[in-house]
Amino acid sequence: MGRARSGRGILLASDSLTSREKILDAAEALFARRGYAGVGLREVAESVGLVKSSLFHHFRSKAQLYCEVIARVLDRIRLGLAPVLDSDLGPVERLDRGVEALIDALAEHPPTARLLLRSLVEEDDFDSAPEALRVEEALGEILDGMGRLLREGVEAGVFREVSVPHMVQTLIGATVYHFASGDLGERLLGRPVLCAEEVRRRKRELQDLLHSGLVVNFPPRVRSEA
Amino acid sequence: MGRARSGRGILLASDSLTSREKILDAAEALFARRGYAGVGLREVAESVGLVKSSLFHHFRSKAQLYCEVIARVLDRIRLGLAPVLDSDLGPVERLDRGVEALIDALAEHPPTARLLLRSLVEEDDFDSAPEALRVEEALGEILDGMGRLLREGVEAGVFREVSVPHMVQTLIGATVYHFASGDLGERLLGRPVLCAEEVRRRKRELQDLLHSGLVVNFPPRVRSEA
DNA sequence: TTGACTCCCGACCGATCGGTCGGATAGAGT
DNA sequence: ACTCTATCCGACCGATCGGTCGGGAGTCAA
Repeated sequence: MGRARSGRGILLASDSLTSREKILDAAEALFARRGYAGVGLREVAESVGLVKSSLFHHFRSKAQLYCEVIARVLDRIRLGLAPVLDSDLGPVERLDRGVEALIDALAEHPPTARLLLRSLVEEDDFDSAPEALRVEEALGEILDGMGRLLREGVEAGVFREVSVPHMVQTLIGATVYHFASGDLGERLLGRPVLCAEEVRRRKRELQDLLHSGLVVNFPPRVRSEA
Repeated sequence: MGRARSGRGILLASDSLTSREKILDAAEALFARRGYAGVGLREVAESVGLVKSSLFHHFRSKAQLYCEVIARVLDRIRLGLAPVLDSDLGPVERLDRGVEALIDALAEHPPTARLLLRSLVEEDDFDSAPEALRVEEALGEILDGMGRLLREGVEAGVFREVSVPHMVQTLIGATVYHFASGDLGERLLGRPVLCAEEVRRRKRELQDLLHSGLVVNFPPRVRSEA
């Protein structure tokens, strides 16, 4: 494998990552900011010090690149969520740690939530690509895990008798949308939604809402006035 | 004013609307589906029986067309929300009717929620256009109204001591995201998110969540088992 | 030294993008 | 009859789109 850097390689970023990984990182940030149609391959290539045609040595098409970016993001979330959802803790504990794991996964890299929200709303026909299978698989596992947790809690009488699908939707909206809201969120909160303190705050606010709004007879947490 | 229809006017849709309104309607649906960058003016024009260059007699640029579409959507929501938020009902009642009005506005036209969600996440520099002022104004009024309602409820001791901005974010996520979720939402619910029954269901689920999760000591509503 | 392989570049392709311009047509006002 | 204005079309512009192709430079194994 020849790490080329042929003559005039500018290479301002870290050299430790492979070109493929650097392309995926750059594409993730750009797709998150301007969406699939709003990003040109030329921009992706040049932001990692390549030219457009070089991308096609790593990805067959723009659609495949996009699918791989989405799959990678979903995998990160699934990996953070799975150990919590598969644990043998009680429903309330699992819910709390699930919220924490999901928010951590979304807040870890700034583009994550925005990219995810865009992909949920995008309705192009990427399904034809074989890479879309990884996306479907990861997404299905995440949704199933959340649904299972809620269903078990309801059946155990620990959670109110909510509509599980609607509660899943609410959870997605309260997490993915929130961390994707960018300027609007910052305008509301008074500071960036991704700053450490507001991330912590989001966890607590959402957990409190679920404790009183989903868990039956949950002992209210004593709030030290901030 | 010459209602042209010059010679080969195909004109399959209703003739009662002006060209300008038909263009706005078509652009709203298309922008909602594929986003700003994903829609070409040619497609917009031809979906109302015109050619691309004719659009520029009604709108100076694509950016202006987009801004007017967004402004129109936000105005519809503001119009539905204002009478409720400005009424002199109690916080709980206003919250319930506000949720209903917001969801009605989002469910009235299918593209609404998706377009709105996209615009919240889009970060292009439309701010330079003068039409963006209408957008800012309507958005500000909506957000202020929601924030005011929550703040009054908290100060009156009727609502829990939540973070008002975070609760606003949660409300947006629980409504706008939900009705924008399209295929994913349909996959979770088992039927379209915009069908009448699921719209009603969404209102009830969200109101129930807020009653037990936001309102202090709210008498639980007796649920007839469905 | 040679051949095979990896990685990358630059030139190029047809198509489409947002936008401009000049002219054709129709209706309203006088 | 005349002009004025609104509306629309078709031809055209430079730029950019995703994607292809041929070849050059580096590395490794034989």
